[in-house]
Amino acid sequence: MPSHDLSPPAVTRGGRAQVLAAAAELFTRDGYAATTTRAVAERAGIRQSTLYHHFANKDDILATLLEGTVAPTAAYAERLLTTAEAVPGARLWALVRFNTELLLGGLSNLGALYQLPEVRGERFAGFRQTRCRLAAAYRELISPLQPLPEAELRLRGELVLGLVEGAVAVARGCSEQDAAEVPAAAADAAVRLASDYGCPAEHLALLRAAALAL
Amino acid sequence: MPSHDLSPPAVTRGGRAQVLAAAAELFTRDGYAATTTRAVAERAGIRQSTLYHHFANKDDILATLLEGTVAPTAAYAERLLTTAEAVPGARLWALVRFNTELLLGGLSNLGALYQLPEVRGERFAGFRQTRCRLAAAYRELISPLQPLPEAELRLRGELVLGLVEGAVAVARGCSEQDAAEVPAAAADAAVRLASDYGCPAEHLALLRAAALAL
DNA sequence: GTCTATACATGGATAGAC
DNA sequence: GTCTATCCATGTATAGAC
Repeated sequence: MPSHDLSPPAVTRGGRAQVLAAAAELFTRDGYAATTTRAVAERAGIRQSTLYHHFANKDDILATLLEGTVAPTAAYAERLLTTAEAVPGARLWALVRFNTELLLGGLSNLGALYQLPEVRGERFAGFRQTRCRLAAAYRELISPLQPLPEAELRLRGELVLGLVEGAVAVARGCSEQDAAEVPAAAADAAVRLASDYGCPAEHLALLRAAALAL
Repeated sequence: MPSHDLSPPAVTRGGRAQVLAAAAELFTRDGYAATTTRAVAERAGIRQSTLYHHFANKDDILATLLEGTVAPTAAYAERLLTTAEAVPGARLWALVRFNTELLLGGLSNLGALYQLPEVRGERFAGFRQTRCRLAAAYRELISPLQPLPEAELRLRGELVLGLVEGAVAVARGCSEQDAAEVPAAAADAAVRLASDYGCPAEHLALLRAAALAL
């Protein structure tokens, strides 16, 4: 096998990636339970039974999808934790923006699937664990903005996570150019949510600039 | 029919109310699609086919449930709109608290079902309309706190609505006494989310008192 | 790795007696 | 208004040829 296989990965028909893209779109549009494996296969350009050469079962597709969205965000979050910030809140702002944009950038709001009852299953343990790490990172970014007892910090962290998913849902329902402003707006909102002292417009400008410089 | 029918409504077995209670619990715990009509019937103490004497179909049960949760909140919201408030934000605080408590008080987080794909169907038009009224009320309560262009006001309104659902989800996952504090905490968070200038602890005390006096 | 064909379980809904 | 019985569509997953 000496030579240069320079041909592109050729993600055109029936590959894993096609299946995932199809599933992402349909799961979020029609719901997980309501989406049939036939529909996923059809959109991926293959037959239903062929799905099972790429994935063990339907849950396996969903789990792969979820892990794929949360893992990059958790990785980014943990990188942020080792970074100094010039303006307080800049890292939180950056993370929320990143998170929202990732969710919005995929052609589907996979964030909305986080709360599915199926996700309590065994196959999703890895996903849940990664999401916990992300939640912990959020708490660590909120904490310096607003000293808080354990329980309240936990609540605020979860609310910020929920905010991201909510924002993505809103973005889906509005025009393209309005949607483009949602990630930054969500990040603004997260900072307000985190701190008791809000974030007036003049401080926001500083914050955004600092975040983008990260 | 002269006399005093003082016997209680006798909601014991198989009534509509039983079915609704059973469905609420199962839909939110296991998901709508994953809950079978058989399971609902069993928990309500009747046979599966008997469900169809009370409801036209499965969607009909869900729609009834959703209308039942959003309607009281919308009514309360519209009553609030005609009320003056001593402290800015008191009405918003009161509404979020009411909304969260209602959702939390039912044995199930029906709020989490709002985003179900099935809810796009025809049968749910009434529910969606009521929810729009509620969203409009939220915007009217946010607007005086924070003058905002149309699009941003809309976003903030939706984020507050999402916040309520998120808070309820969190409350389900924690101890009873922690959960008891969630409605007020969610209301606090909503005020922070609404305004650019936050809400420090000392103002919060005023706000809570004013809201409770409504 | 993709296909055809099909097994097999599940679940919503209906018929009709009591 | 509740039951028993059942229909029938749907949908996941498997078997096995190419």
